[in-house]
Amino acid sequence: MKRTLAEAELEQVARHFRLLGEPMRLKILQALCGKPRTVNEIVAAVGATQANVSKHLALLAAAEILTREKDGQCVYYGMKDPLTLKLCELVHNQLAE
Amino acid sequence: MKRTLAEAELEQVARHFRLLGEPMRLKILQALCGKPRTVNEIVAAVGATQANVSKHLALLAAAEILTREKDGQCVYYGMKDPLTLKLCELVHNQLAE
DNA sequence: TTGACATATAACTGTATGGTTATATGCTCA
DNA sequence: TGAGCATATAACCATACAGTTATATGTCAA
Repeated sequence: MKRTLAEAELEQVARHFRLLGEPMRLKILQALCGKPRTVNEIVAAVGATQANVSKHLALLAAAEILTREKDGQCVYYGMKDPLTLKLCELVHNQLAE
Repeated sequence: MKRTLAEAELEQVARHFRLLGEPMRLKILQALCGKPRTVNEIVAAVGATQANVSKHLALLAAAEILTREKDGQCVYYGMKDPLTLKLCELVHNQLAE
């Protein structure tokens, strides 16, 4: 880090990391690696409750980690930023050592 | 991510992120950017309880994010891996956009 | 030894949040 | 308009854990 971050910035960075600190959310992100998917598709992919997935998606979208696009009665969620995936890769590679 | 991670791997990655998802721990990491420091120095730097800091340090060291080296009655903690700082920078830069 | 200091740990509390079930909202089509 | 599907939300419970206070452990110096 180039300079010392203020409390508010630390809080923000921490919140971002905390969002990535949940296996189910990582699973959801994994499911969205390739292309955007509907909630139902994601539910099927990760094997969790619809309500549970929906809550996680809302959090991830609110943090702008995911995009949210409505199409008819379906809602498509997709990766907003490749950085997130990069972060996961980095951590995983390090842990693999 | 190149391939789908197994449950256990997701759990591991998530645990790592979760450790970074706490402002106080980020503050501690910041204090250790430059060089290793003793617990007391860190306590002074972050302005928290000694007991609290000690607990966080133990967690970070157990996860091999920090090194721990005893010298007399002092214990020096230091950044083990530059990757962690890189992660924080990346997230912070993205949020700054 | 004893006293002073540095660090760790135990026990406890409060709070945040992940997961669940049930229900609400909203769209599409017959 | 009403049935059926997709998604979101509310209410609740249980657990994890950050922070606190108090105490234990361990090391040095006189």
